[in-house]
Amino acid sequence: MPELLEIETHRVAASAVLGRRIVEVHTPDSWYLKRGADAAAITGALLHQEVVDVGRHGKLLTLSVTGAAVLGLRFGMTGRLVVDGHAPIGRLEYSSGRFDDAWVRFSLSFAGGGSLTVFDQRRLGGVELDPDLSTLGPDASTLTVAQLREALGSSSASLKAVLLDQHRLAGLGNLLVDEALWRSRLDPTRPASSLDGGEQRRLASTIRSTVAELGRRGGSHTGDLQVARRPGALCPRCATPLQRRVVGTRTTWSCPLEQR
DNA sequence: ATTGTGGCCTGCCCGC
DNA sequence: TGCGGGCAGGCCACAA
Repeated sequence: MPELLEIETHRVAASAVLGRRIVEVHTPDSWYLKRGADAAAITGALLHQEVVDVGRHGKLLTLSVTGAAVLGLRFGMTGRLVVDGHAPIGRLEYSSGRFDDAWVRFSLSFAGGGSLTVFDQRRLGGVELDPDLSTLGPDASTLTVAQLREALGSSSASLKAVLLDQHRLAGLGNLLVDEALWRSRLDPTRPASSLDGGEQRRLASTIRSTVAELGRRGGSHTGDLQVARRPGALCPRCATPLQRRVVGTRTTWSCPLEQR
């Protein structure tokens, strides 16, 4: 699903299971278990253990348990979390508002009641054991100029493709990148290495403020550009017709006049 | 190593 | 109403 903001919402909700002991591990969809993990390995690592930490790294949600195992949860585009029967995010763009039992891909039950369940109709997310966090770039919510400069590097790829690359910068998805570039007045197709020092500072600062503001508004879909993402849309600032292109394999909206 | 492409899955919406 | 095509906020394995 979701981008950093939605996963952060999930992290807060999942914190409710801190300190609880896992009494059942439900893996109805073996396809959902990634990186060589199977039901036996995951059950063996989690059963009878207590949850000691709930964390987020970019779009990855992690549950650490006693016995040192770490469970990594990825939500793809349509995965949603339900904690103790409550969904922190009821519906997503491009995802049904329903929670069909057939879409349960993974679930934990806890001593004394309560559960943590992943619903994912399209099965684009997944669950893994001991995820390698070293492959993820710095988290976009706390991005510094130095980190952005490092992420952009000398890359000839488009600015947008680099910002979407979780190995370079973790947490941004298609909507947040479009919003941040629009607010920064930068063209998504610019080579990543072409930004000068001033543009790098402006972009790093804008990424942080965009994440913070859209977080307060309620999610990645609440951006000013996002609400305009439809045929015939005009730039919310200057009323120029917005441009719709495919950049970095993703549908991209931008203002052809302001974003340079 | 870096960059770009295709594919994975399924449901929804639009136009005919 | 029914159907087909296009679309989707992610990510991985591959090819060049």
